Amino acid sequence: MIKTLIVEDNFFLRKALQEKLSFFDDIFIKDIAENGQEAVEILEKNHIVDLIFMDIEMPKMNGIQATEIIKNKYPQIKILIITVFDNDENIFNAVKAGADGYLLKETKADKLYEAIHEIMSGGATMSPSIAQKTMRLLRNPITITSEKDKELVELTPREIEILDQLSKGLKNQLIADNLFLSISTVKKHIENIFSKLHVHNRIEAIQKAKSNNYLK
Amino acid sequence: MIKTLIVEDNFFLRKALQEKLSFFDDIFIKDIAENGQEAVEILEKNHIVDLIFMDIEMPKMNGIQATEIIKNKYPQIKILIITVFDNDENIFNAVKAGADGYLLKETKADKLYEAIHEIMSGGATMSPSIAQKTMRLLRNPITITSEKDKELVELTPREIEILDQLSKGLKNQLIADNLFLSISTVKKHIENIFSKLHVHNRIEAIQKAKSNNYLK
DNA sequence: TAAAAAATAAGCCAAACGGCTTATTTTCTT
DNA sequence: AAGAAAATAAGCCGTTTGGCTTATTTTTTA
Repeated sequence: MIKTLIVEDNFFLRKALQEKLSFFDDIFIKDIAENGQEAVEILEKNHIVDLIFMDIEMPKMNGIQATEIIKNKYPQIKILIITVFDNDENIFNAVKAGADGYLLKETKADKLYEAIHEIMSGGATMSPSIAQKTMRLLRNPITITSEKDKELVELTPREIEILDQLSKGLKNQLIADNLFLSISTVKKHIENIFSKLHVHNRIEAIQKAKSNNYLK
Repeated sequence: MIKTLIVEDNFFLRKALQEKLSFFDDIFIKDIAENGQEAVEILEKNHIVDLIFMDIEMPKMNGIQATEIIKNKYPQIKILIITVFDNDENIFNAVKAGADGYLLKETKADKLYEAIHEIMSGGATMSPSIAQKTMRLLRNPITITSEKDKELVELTPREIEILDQLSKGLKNQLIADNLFLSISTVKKHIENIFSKLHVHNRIEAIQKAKSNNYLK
């Protein structure tokens, strides 16, 4: 029987998680906290807990701070982040704080169940999109740019793909070959990228893309 | 239909992987390479491949070197590492090289299938034990000093100065202005730099210069 | 299902780049 | 002081890039 604790401020999301877990009779929801502060207090009274489901954005104390405190005091307790936020900063901080897993809220019950058991047997689990970002973070020495000086630019997935190719030093013809496009299309995409990033050549585009984490 | 390439030197493991994949009729094994070198050669002839299953330890060219080369030339091709080695250095280097996933050989067919589709839709997948190590690597900024094959090239101070300007995205005229040179001279320096670094454009020069610590 | 956004593609043109050759001057290094 | 290495510079030429216009098709979203 795995004794768990849910830390989530939103009523409906809390219910949804309880619902998902109710299918599995080896998982016992021991207690519920509505924020990090409360979770810490609950553990202070009784810390016989195997696993904590932790939200990130919460009043009073957020999930990352809570994870840090709890992992410091009770390192044996596993913490699984369950959140809607998949930005680099949260992922990085959660991992730093010692989280054992990072799932998105949309995760289906069966995946959640798998994740729980994998974590309990010493592994870690991440939603694929999180894994992808984690790997990217490991690839490049963190440059978590403060959210402020990030010009909010919307690059489409295709544009990011083009940018990725461009960043390898490939020329338009090769990019076109790789992606089965005409040179015209590649040029158009690049032009749009430049325009969105307010730059005028490839090197500047790469720089800006990196600082905004569009690129690996 | 997902077109794949298997890169694995061991006959039995190759058969085992083919066997696993045979259950899924949307996965087509286009070709098989017995080492990294062979894989690169196959792609040179025809790079219409969506996903590569890559072993790590192989003769001639290992999977990490191959991943690096392939990802640089065909960034759109996904690479899934499948190996028995789960040591930090391999994981770190594979991620560095641009791998999209990292599974252990023991992975069951259904998990493998899931991983393939997750990767093809832009995510990443890792076996739980790999994920756990990846997170730990991200947590502890230990820089695995994988002394890469740094070709020691001699760049003169002036060349490094030019390279530095070039890396900011400045064009020749501006570099000339900044350093009180004629465009001809700047061009000549850049030409010499390219020749020394064995590259053919600015972006490649920057990459190589960075990896050899000529640039920050 | 209509409207909006994204992806595709072609053509034009000037500017910039990359690869050569050749040559003079400066600065190190024996 | 002589020779080597580095820095300077110009010109040529074909390729590539960057910027604009216009237009059709596909996909997404309201």
